[in-house]
Amino acid sequence: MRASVPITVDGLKSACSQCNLVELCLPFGMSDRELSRLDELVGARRKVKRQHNLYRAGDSFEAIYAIRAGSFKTDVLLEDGREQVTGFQMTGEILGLDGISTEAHSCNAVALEDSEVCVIAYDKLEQMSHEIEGLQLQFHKVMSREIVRDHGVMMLLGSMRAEERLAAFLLNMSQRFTARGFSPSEFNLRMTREEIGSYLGLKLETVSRAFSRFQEDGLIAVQQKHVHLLDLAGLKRLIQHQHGAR
Amino acid sequence: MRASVPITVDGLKSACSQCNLVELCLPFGMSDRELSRLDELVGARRKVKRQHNLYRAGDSFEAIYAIRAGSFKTDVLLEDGREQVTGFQMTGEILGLDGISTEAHSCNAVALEDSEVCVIAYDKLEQMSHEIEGLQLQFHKVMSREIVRDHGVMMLLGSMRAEERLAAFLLNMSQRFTARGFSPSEFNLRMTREEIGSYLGLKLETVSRAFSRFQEDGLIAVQQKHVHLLDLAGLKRLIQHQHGAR
DNA sequence: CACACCCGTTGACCCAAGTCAACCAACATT
DNA sequence: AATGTTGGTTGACTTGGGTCAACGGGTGTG
Repeated sequence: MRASVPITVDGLKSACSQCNLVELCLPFGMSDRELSRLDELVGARRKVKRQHNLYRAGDSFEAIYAIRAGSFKTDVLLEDGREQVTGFQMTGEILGLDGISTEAHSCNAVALEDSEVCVIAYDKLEQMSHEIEGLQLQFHKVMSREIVRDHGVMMLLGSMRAEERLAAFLLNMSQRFTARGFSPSEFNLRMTREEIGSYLGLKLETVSRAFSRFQEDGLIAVQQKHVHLLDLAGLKRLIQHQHGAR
Repeated sequence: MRASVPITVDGLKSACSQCNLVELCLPFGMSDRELSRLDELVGARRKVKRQHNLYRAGDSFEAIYAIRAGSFKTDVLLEDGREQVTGFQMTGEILGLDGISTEAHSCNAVALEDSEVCVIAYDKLEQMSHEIEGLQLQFHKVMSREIVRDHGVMMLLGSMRAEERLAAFLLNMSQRFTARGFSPSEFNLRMTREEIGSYLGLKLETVSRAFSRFQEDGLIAVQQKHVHLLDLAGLKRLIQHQHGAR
């Protein structure tokens, strides 16, 4: 059992207008004037320690969260204990959108490392969306992007083979690290093989074997959580031409 | 190859205030005054014939659609031709939310039977959301519900066995037919075994076999697309206790 | 800084679902 | 009513990924 939520709300005002994550986060595409108004919206920051929950399924929904530092996973649990990881989130990405529909969260959000989020009270967001032109549109785009992402995961889970899934996962990570100014080809994963497996609908052994296979084939170099993508094009080819198929 | 979009926009004004689908659709929870304002929003209806596309991946995004009659599937295609059905939609449900993020649709929407939708111009919706209190919230809830639904599908695809997936699918259909005033236990499916299979990440033969198995076990009676659920509780049990597992 | 414990890797074996094929029932077309 | 076509069922066989088990290397905690 994991320890329960040790919330640390420090009073620090988070200013979107000062934040270097603007192009990745909710304020994307907004004017300077709009941006300064947005600073009112983001109430406080909250630190979440590794392995601790930002929220849990069933928690009443009050706010959405923008990741300022660190990373998270979201998962849903079945009564019999089976876990499905529904996503991994990095800086600038928004957590908690699932809660709007029923006013309670429907999944768990767990920090993969010591992390910090900006708390955006939902009622304030609603209100401010009426006032700030670009905010409403941008918020809709964030939600829509999540829907599109989810469809991609369905494609992955429903129609791809184990190695294709892992290749798609690695390319997706690469792309997101790149967008954050990191190397497209070398990074440290924050999640375990088991979590990757849960996300990809595979067992951890299968994930591990696929990593080894990619290494044998010269596509990547892995050591534990450190991944070096040696042949981006090769990985992409893997996804498109369903090789084993006739 | 399917024939291309034969659009039939008839000038008929669709009045939300008159529509019997309000409790299932976008206007849910709005006051009478708000509702009458909403009538301006819904421009026209559009008929879509069976097997025809309401929109295609890549089409520029202009509007979302509320299903007035009939049903649809949405799917995404991989370069190599693999199809993943991402959802089946019934009356009152909203199509096209995927298009907001990039201003182009990212999936295909195909009518499973001759159908009719209400066309809701997105720019008008944006504008009117600023004015009508309840509309913005309701729209956010619709999007959020879609995200939650997608997470459920991921659970299904990532963590369930073939028979569990089909049981979950049948129970979901039952629940949605019930919400529309139809029998919870007897209905006609509008999609083929292959489409069900694609949605559930299974081959059509596996779907067919699972149907037969359920029939042998007295859980359902099937004949072609007609399904009679004989033991709702039994089907639910199937999902929860991952029987084969240790 | 030592010692668990967790995480990752690998091998041997197994089984659920996929593949291939044959056949039949509906339904649409003429 | 005849015929072609599509959709569904079932059987025999194959296989990709799951299961079980053993082991070794990291790393975070006391």
